[in-house]
Amino acid sequence: MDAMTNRPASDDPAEDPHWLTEEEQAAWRAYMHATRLLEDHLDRQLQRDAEMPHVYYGLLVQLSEAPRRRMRMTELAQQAKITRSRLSHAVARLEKNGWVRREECPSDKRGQLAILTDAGYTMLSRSAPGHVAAVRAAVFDRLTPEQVKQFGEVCRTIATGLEPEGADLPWLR
Amino acid sequence: MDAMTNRPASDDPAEDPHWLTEEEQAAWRAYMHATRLLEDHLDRQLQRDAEMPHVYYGLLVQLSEAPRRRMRMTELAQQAKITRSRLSHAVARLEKNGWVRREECPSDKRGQLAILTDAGYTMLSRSAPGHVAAVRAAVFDRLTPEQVKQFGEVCRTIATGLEPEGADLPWLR
DNA sequence: CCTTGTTCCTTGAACTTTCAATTAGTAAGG
DNA sequence: CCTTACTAATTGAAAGTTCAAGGAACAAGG
Repeated sequence: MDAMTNRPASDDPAEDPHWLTEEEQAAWRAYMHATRLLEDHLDRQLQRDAEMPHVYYGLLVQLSEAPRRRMRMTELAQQAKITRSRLSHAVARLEKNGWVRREECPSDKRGQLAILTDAGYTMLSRSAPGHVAAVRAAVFDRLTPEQVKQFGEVCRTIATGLEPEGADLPWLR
Repeated sequence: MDAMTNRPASDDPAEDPHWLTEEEQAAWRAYMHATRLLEDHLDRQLQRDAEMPHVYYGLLVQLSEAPRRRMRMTELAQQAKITRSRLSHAVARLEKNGWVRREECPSDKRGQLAILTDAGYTMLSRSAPGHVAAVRAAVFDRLTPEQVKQFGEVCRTIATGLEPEGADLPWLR
């Protein structure tokens, strides 16, 4: 939550550790609210319509766009910005649901391929329109084209700055 | 994850359920990446420096800003945009850590007050500068003042649109 | 080959969040 | 009072995530 507002009483301008301006605080607070509410909203929408959380759905989408609807585990984790551990658990569940299956990687015997099944693809096709509509209603239908552009630009900047960082994200450094 | 890109092969312009434009897709993808990476980043930063996840930290901040550093549970949940259930669990843990304590509400015996302890306040004071610095480095130092303004505006729009909605968020509707 | 170091992925335990009750207190009508 | 309806907050179990550890395969050098 707007963790920035926390300026512990000391309004001494001398030892100021560079707090946020009014404008920045407001933006940060709004960002926190928006992300929290949006994530919840989409999670519910997908839980209802596709019986899975948003992250899992995103994995299926990524697979559906990959060359032969298959991807190496690590690559999938990278693109989805999640840890490999999390992906392992997630794929395990998606496998149970029948949307994904695994296969050994021919070229590297350590490797695993996550593959979107036909059932998974069908399910995606059915739930995609509803999901797009939800995103549209919550975000893009409320923004001007100009704002969409600005928003994208800001998010790209933030994401880029964070890329080469992280703890268990060992594919980086 | 960029769940939108999922356009199941049908490029038939006739039954188009209103997909996203290129620009929108790009923005959405960037948003997903940014939020995921940022949340992870801040979670780690706070786990390291304050030994608690970002959401919990936010709760303490909210309390620190409240009138007598105390707030009704429901009000806190509302402002933090989380469910009351989640808050119950969270406060339970924060209590164990000694940062928060509870007190009965004088006016409504059903009610509980969550109160930031002195220990909690001290801890906040110590970790706030580091946290602000992290947010600054990840977000605001990378944006122009103009972008901060735009970003805030967009987030406010999204958050506002999502406010009167939700399932177990019974304080709404 | 054998050793050493690294990469790919999985696993189990600890912790957090969600979901569906459940308890206790308030409020209004009769 | 008593009933009914609603609100505040908690609880326990299930689902999801993180963290630290571990096994198996590759890669380079001796």
